[in-house]
Amino acid sequence: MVAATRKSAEKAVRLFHALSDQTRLELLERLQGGEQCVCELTDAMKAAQSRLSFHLKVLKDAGLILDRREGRWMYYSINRDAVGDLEEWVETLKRQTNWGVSVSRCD
Amino acid sequence: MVAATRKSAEKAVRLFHALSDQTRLELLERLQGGEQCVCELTDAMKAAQSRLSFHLKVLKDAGLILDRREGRWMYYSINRDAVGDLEEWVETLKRQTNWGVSVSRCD
DNA sequence: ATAGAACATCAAGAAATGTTGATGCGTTGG
DNA sequence: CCAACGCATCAACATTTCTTGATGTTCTAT
Repeated sequence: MVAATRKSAEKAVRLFHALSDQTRLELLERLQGGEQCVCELTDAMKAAQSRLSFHLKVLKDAGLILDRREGRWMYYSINRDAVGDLEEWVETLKRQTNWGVSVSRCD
Repeated sequence: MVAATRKSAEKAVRLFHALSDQTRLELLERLQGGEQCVCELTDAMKAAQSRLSFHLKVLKDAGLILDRREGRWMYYSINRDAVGDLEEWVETLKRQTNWGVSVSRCD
């Protein structure tokens, strides 16, 4: 099953929720180039700093990104493990779905 | 990039939003066994019919499931194409991310 | 025709989420 | 030490999403 346990279901919900926002997808897109600090992101996206801080927290809480402090800068980067989890979830959905013709009847 | 165009970004947001809910993940989990009608799902999930109807619409609008009318029953099933899109999105994220060490500096 | 079944849709309220501007906190350069 | 910087957090408000119960629609058996 896609969500065998309560725990893994909750994790999936948080992962997908983190991905269900335009701003957060753009953040990920920019982080694909490699680790960046908040100031670079706010510059590039012309977004309020508190707004990006909020969205970065959502991504981080979902495990999708990692943070690293260096002096007064916070560097964010994509978490390879989370991408692996995502990949696995989708592959499991694909593999464990019965794609054959239905046999279900209601009458 | 993960979201090369505005259009594909919007599609991704809707896909992920559809997946970001416990009830909808359970619906998908049940549909993995094959096509089912709403009455079967409400029975199994002990959920109000209007509630499932709402969530099924979200899944359908996102393209994740297909519906088929047969008499007075509506049969829902997982849309293989959408799963393929998801798979592709994740693979692209994985492939196009620079996993190397950062070179970015802010000072 | 009509009653009832299966489902969609709606309206209203509740809850969660996102935005904005202000404030707080740790760090660093002077 | 202190002022300025980079960022997180907060409060207040706006927006979106979800739930519930009622009503509408389509189909079928009689």
